[in-house]
Amino acid sequence: MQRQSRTTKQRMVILETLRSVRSHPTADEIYTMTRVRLPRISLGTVYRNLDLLVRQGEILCLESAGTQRRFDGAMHAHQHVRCLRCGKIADVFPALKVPSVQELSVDGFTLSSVRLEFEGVCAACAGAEKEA
Amino acid sequence: MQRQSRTTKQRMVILETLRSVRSHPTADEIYTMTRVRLPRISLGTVYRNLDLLVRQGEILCLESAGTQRRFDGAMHAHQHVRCLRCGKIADVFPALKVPSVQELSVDGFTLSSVRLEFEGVCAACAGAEKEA
DNA sequence: GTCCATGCAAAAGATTTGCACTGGT
DNA sequence: ACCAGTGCAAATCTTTTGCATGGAC
Repeated sequence: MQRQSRTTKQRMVILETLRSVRSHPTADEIYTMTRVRLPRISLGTVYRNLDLLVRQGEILCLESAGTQRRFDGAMHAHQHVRCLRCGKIADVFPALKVPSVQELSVDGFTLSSVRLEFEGVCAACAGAEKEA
Repeated sequence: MQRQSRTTKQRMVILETLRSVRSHPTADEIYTMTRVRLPRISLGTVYRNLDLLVRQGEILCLESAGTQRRFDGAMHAHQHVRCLRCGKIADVFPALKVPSVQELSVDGFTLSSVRLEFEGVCAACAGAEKEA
C-alpha cells in the first residue's frame, strides 16, 4: 500500500520554490534557493522531497538532462531543449504534438511516458564560442 | 582546430565490442567486455575513448541524469525505451518517424538533434513486482 | 503517542583527472 | 623524436543512506 506523507514546511517551500521559477533547477540549486527561507534545511531533505514529489506527480524530473538531474514544476505538456555546452534547459514554444502513451506500444514494455527532446547550443554559448 | 587522434588498440577494441552487441552497455560493462581481449585496460581509458568516439560521431551516448550513462554502437535512426526499474534500454521496433532537425526550429537555439524517448517497465521487472 | 520526516554526516556510485610511462606516427 | 594515449590511483561530483532527534497528525 501507499505510505502516507505529511505536509511539512520543507516540502511546501520546495514545491513553492520550484513552481515560482521558469527555470529547470538542479537539486543543489533548489537547495540554495530554499535556504533563503529555511536556512537549516539539508540537501538530503531536498533530494528526499524531490523524489516524493516526482512520485506523487507534483513535479517532473528531467532525466535526460546531462549529468545532473533537473526538475520542472510545470506540469502541462511541453518539450525541452538542452544546451550541449552549458547544460541549461529551456521550454520549447510552441509545444509540439506528441503521440500519447495510449496510442503507442513497445514490445515487452508497459509504457508510462513518451518524450520528444531537443539538443543544441544556446545563444549565449554560441556567442562565447565565436569569441574564443 | 580539431586535434588528431591515433588509432590505438584500446580504441579499436572498444568500438568493435560496442558494435558487436545489440545491448546498450554502461561504461563499466564495456570495461568488463574489453578486458577479455585487453586484460590491462583501465576504466579511465574506457571513459576517455567513449567520450572521444561520441564526439567523433562514431557511437551514441544515451544520457540519463543521475543514473549510469549507456552507449550505443548502432547509428541508424531509432528510438529507445528505458525501464524505470532496472534502467535497461531496448530499441523500439519498428522505429517511428521523427521530424529532422532541419524541419524544426527552437527560438534561441542552434539545434543539433531531436529524440523521441520512451519510458516504462520491462517484462522482467513487471514480473518481479507481481511476485513481491 | 506514533511514526514519518529532518539534519547531519558518512557512504556509495559514477565519472574525471594528474602524472609518469608507453607506443603510434 | 614527438606528443597523444595509457594505466593507475586519487580526486570530484552527485545522489543515497543510517541514525538520533524533531514535528505532523
